[in-house]
Amino acid sequence: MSGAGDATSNSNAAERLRAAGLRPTRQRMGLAALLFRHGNRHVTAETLHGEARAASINVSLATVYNTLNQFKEAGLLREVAIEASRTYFDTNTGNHHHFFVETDGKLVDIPEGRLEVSGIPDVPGGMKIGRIDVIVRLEPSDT
Amino acid sequence: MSGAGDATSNSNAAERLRAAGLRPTRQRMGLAALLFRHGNRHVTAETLHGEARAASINVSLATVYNTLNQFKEAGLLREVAIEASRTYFDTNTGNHHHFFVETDGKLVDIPEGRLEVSGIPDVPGGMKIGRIDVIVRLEPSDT
DNA sequence: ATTTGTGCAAATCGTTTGCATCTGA
DNA sequence: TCAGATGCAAACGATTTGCACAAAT
Repeated sequence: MSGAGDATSNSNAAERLRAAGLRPTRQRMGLAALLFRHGNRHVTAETLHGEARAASINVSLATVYNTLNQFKEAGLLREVAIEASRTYFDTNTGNHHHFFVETDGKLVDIPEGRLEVSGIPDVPGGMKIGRIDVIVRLEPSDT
Repeated sequence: MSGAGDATSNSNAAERLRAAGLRPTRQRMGLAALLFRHGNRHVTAETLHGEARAASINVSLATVYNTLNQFKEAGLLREVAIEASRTYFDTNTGNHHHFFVETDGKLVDIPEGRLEVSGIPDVPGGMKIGRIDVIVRLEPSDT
């Protein structure tokens, strides 16, 4: 939609953070810039920390963790449960699903609308569906 | 199918373990008895360890972890990715899906056959679908 | 000035592993 | 006997937290 990395996007990022009830600090702005710059992304704390270092954004790993969780709580990110002991965050907070390539730990969006789940049994009493996660796990086909 | 807990089930358990290439040791037999006694179950290492203690089956937590992983590798169990930092194992190794109640961390099977996923986009080149995991996350409906 | 955020390192949590001991075949 | 299993505690990797310092309003 909009470009990022210029003065405009800086104020956008600041706005976005403010709207989410988060102070637009240097590190949050920096991380937001990385996260929301190129469309939908999937990161772990470590990969994002790596990118930040590469981009000369000075943040500690702990702050990256904290920031990702804050962003998640603020609805700017979504957590994706793929495998125990590695937490993935997705900048696409919409209702969509994922391909997951087990061999290299890569996550790819399946756009909203295409994929459908049908035949869900009755939900246990007093409960309602909060969200449906579909993970299509891929492996090499040696074709 | 068959009852468990008697001499017959002991030999069944032993057979099952042997068939999987695992020595039928006291602790593996004990854990298998707990796991495969009442139909399909979902456990974590901690819950199973707790059950073992309660049943006076003397196993260390480390052995429970190791055993669960061996059972998984042997195809007796399946791992379910629900949330980072807690690994769930499912005694139902068939092709089925899950309800997950976030509020109390409880997992419920959705039997094979009912639920269907359609509209999966083309898989990236050289890849094939290994498995599809559907997790229907439930929350209280306050009805 | 006051409040909130950050860095660092230590603490924690779930999980794995090394090694001496024990046990099933 | 002897390979393979177990227990324990220490090691581990990912994540969180406590506290002194720094920055935003």
